[in-house]
Amino acid sequence: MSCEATTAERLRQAGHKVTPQRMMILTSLRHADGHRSAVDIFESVRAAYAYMDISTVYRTLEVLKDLRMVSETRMGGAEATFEWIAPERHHHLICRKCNTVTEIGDVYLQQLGEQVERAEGFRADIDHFAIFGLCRLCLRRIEDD
Amino acid sequence: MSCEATTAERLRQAGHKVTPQRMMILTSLRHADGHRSAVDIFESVRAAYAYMDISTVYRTLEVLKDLRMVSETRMGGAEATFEWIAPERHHHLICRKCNTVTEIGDVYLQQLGEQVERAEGFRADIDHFAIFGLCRLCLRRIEDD
DNA sequence: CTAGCTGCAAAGCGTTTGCACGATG
DNA sequence: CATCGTGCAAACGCTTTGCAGCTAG
Repeated sequence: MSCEATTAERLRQAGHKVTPQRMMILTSLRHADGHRSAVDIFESVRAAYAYMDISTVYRTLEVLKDLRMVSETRMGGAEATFEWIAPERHHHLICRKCNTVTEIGDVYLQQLGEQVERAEGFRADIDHFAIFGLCRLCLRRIEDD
Repeated sequence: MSCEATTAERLRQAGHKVTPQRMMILTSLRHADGHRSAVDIFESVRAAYAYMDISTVYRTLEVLKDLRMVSETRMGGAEATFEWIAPERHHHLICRKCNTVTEIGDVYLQQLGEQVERAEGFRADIDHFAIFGLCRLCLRRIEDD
């Protein structure tokens, strides 16, 4: 079964309709490696289907978020980024000085999620974390002053 | 030395001018317990000084952020919230279903920050973290289905 | 004095909403 | 055929910017 058929089934089971627009948005996200803004998705889909509307993108992303098929992350700034939730989780270190983004694995965050769930009964969405701070280079530059 | 005088000194040392507007914004934030949006701050200051402008608030917050005197957090949604950086750090668990905000201490996050710095040389801003997920009640409600 | 800050006004941006038409199940 | 989703257009809220006058150092 292709991944498209699987996701269509998940939509249907949750009581949502499977429309061509949704499948296009979904495929675009599924096959993109990494984060994409709503506008990115909109433009990539509109290349194939000229009548696609940005509001449809947002409404579809809302549905996919509820079904935990897509994660939403704010990488700083106003715009949200979306990503297909893959089995191998990863997270980001974002430098607030130079805006460099470094990817890190799940080891540290997994532990955090478990601790918080044990202590507070809160299940953290640790699919995708954005951690702000200072990267190695900017840190050195500041400490040299 | 009052906290106002201390912060004024920090501004001056960093090469910024100390203006009445900045002091009002700063005092408003300093004496507020918890997060405030830029608009909150704007309104509280404008109650005392009618000509205060929202753009001045944003520009001042930018300066205070650079000096690490104020933290900026996105609690979900479009609007950013700002908080005076206090010695006792705390963080937030935000339920994506019911939007309830629970405060947690620094124990878990401190560890995370240390690990990331050791492994990646990245110094995380762990003054103020927002963790999204499902709270105890919403979790139970979902698992009962 | 002069670099930097302010208030004002306007625009910018990402996102959301109301509505009538169209498609899905 | 009823419900849900779509495209369009317009509005929304938060934030940023250009500019001329003012103020702190």
